[in-house]
Amino acid sequence: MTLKDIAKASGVDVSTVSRSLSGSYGIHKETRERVLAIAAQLDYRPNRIAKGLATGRSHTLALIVSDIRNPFFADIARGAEDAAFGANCDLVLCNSDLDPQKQVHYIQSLQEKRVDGILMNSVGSLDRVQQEFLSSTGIPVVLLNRPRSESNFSTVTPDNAGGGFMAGSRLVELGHRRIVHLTGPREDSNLRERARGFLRSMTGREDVAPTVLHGDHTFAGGYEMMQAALAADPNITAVFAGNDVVAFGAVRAVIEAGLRVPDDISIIGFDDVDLATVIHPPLTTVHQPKYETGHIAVEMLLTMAERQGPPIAEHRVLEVELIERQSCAPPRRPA
Amino acid sequence: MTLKDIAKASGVDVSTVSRSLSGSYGIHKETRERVLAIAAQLDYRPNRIAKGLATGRSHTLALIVSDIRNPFFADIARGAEDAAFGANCDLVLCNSDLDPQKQVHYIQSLQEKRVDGILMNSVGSLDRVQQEFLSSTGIPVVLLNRPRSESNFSTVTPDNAGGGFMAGSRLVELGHRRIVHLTGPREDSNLRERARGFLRSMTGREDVAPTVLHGDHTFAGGYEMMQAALAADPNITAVFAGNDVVAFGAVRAVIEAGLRVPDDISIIGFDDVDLATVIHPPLTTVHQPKYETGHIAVEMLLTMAERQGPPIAEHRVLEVELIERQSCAPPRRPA
DNA sequence: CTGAAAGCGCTAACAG
DNA sequence: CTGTTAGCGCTTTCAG
Repeated sequence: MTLKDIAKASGVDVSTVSRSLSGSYGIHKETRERVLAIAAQLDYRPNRIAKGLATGRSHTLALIVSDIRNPFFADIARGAEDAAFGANCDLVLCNSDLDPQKQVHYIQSLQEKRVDGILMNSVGSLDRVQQEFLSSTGIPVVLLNRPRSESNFSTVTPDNAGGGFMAGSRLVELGHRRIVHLTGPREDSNLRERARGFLRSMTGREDVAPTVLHGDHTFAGGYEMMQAALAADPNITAVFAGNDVVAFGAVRAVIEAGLRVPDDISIIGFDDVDLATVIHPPLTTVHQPKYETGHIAVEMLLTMAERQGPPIAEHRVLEVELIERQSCAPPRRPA
Repeated sequence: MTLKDIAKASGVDVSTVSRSLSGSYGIHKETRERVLAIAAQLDYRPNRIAKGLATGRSHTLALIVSDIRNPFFADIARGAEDAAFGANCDLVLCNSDLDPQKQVHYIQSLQEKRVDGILMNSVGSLDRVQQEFLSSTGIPVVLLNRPRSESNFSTVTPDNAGGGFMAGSRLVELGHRRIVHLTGPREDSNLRERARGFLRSMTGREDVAPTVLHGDHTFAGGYEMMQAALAADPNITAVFAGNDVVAFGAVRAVIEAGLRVPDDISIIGFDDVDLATVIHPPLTTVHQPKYETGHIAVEMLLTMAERQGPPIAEHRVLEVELIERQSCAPPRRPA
């Protein structure tokens, strides 16, 4: 079932059919209606790949995340896909594990497919030439964190520093003095900002002793960092985890150490993933709008794709909010 | 940068270039190497959409799930994407919310894109004509559960009945006698089988009183069903949830009722999602190989796509396994 | 308002 | 072994 078939069936030229279907101007109303009727009757389905060849636009976007099993990215993906669906685009899913090789492979493959835009969680693991390559493809790119070097990629990020500040302030306010921040790799700009905000919330307070630990930004990493923190200073009373999953690992370590949350140790997370309400105790955390992030990112991609010419980098920062649940309390032991 | 460019640059015809690049037979080694060199130097990237038009294969697969935020589907998606990546295909992600309209929309759109295959969690919400339509597209389809009416769709499912049987047996073995099964809609064949296996594990035992409750197959649903179960019979000592998320909801309800897991109520889930180890107490559950399911499903899709002619439905059933953690114990109160 | 014709970039017979 | 010739299905000038 092609344009040609329906042209034949309706006794006009394919170009007329094409115009009728695409609703262009300059077609006699009657002709169009007849053509449309026949197309419907024949149950015509346009071949989008042929259309793509002719127009140069694929109406396809890509999402490259480290791992879709990370609930944070699943939320992003859902927001992104909904926005893409709304714009009649489809979204191809890529899991990079932050492996530079895979990332480059994906980018090439996506370029060969002429995708209209790429939403990526990070280019942190790409070296200069790889970033250069991505940039040279001319494909619109939106990142979920700020790359270290200046680039023309757009970004949409949560207010990391603000969130870190909220978390730190709250802990201090509750009376905590020995506070540890469990975070991930120093290269991650989101995490760097969270740590910065956290520390800023207690500058000038000489009675507060913050320390920051770096480790794997995972459940296991949180577990291990928490054990290390407890070993290094048994008197800590509060922890701010770089994200919720790390917080969960910390909770586990605290419980296994025979202590309780929040009675002995207060814990605060970041992200506000679904699980945060499911675990015990429900986790106090800094909420960031994950779904909206994905949604907004593809909207940006779409407008970038519309506009011709070199992409103009745009940076959106989304507000965060402290969600008080039950993993924080005043310290029991004197600081 | 097209075939033509590199043909010009190397002084041969585009067809020769095409053959060189695709490694077909019948090309002088020297010519090929020269062409390859020039292509590499010019940093040539084939246009996969043009190739698709010419060959009729898009090297694209689709995954339609109700919601990628459901960790179960995220696991499936990861397995599917890895398999697709290995076969040099890409995977487009669709979230249907099980809305028939959206599903049909996706299917049409995917057909227009000439995807090579579709992996869908269910056609349960599609009516007869919609299923007929999907089937008539000729696109290979693999489902994650058995459709009620006979069809030529392939399936890959866990051994639901076997899993239900394991769960029921274990509970009985521990000494439980008043056991309730919390499950979802009757239309879901996976759930129906789980219930069947569960009940079969206690047939003939007149001292055991199983009851089954239907509700939303979600956290909230589990929570509500558990409350209802407790209200209906305060003497129940064990529950088998249709999946882990429902089990989590049940745990919450139990705790809020002032009871403890597993001391007062034993709970067993199904799926073995990551969270199962994170919550407290770690959940005893029936493990099903989610990642493998996704992986196998796309392998099936790929082989179906290879073969010409009408698709032959194939049905794979994957083994499950009871994972003992800490949410089950013998009943404390006499049965 | 509509038809004819060229072309998007690549593959695939079919001749040489 | 390699060039010629047709398309794949659709869009888009350019005439008429």
